[in-house]
Amino acid sequence: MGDHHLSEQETVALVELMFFAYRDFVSDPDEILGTYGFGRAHHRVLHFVGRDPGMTVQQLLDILQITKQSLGRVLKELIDKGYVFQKEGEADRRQRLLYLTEAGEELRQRLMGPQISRIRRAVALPEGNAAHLYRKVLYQMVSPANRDAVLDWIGRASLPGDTQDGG
Amino acid sequence: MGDHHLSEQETVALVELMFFAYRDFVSDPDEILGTYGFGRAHHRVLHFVGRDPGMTVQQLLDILQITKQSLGRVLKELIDKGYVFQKEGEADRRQRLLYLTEAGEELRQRLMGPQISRIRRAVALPEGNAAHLYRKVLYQMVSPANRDAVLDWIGRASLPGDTQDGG
DNA sequence: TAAATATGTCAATATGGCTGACGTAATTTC
DNA sequence: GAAATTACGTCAGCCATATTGACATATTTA
Repeated sequence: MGDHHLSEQETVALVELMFFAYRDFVSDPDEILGTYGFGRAHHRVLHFVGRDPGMTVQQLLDILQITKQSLGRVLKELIDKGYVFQKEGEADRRQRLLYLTEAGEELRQRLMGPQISRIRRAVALPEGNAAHLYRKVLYQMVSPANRDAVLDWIGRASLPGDTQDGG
Repeated sequence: MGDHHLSEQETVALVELMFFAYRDFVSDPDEILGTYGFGRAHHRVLHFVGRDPGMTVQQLLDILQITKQSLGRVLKELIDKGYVFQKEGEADRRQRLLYLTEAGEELRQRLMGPQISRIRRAVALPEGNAAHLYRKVLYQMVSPANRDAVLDWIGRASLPGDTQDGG
């Protein structure tokens, strides 16, 4: 078992690295978004809709964990500017299934580009298995109550060998 | 060299885990802050001032990477409510050195508690060295331009064996 | 003495959250 | 078939946090 307890100092360093890493991680897409008059909220919608085309509004709300009123404006802007469109559900005609337009998919790729590079750079370390460990560690950072949903989203295949509680 | 290129799918999974992990990572302190009428901005100030008592306003701005106007209100509220106080600099009397009151330090500890637990839980994995790799990976996520400042802040001692570009 | 620095503040603006209320269409349940 | 529930949209108001630009004051440095 790996319960070599981290020292206070080491742990605080990790807490702070989480802050610094996230701050810089979102800085590249933020800059691109600015030139479109969009913000982080638009990025998230673009990203998740692009990752699961045809998702319902409710599914998107569950992932973002925001209210429909908050989503409303952002979604409307993305639709008005031609990056997202909606299609009536076939099985359930109350649903407005979400899709990216070509421009939307292009923008999504453009926004993700720097983050992909940053992740690849970050896990390309001399040690073997850094990516695997990083993935497991980040997964453990997710609240237990949310892990099933996250695992479903990410695709269980991408966490090979993991049981539900990540060990 | 460890440039086993990650697949697109694996990398996207890491991008998304970064989002989910950060979202949950800040959720515990957010809840506590709400009961004080504070927000994330207050947390950051409390944390960094507590980590480096006597820091100047400008140093805090450099770390947070926000404008002094943004900091202004938050800092004023923390001072008014008795969590932070200022002291005129001795060497340079223009400076208003920042310190936490006892209540401030208590709140800081309380806010950090859940994050410390979460990190310790996350790095307590069967594999050895998870914490070390996690630290290196998060460090690599920081923009190169900011790494020196982050390293200075974290304390170079807490990244043993690392060269400036992270080993 | 002049210039630069550290800090504070006023005003206006933008973004992205929130709650609460209300409306409509479609589906499900009784 | 009527009633309840669900999926979605929207209006209104509020709050937190960020921004830019301008200006003021005290202090230090050149």
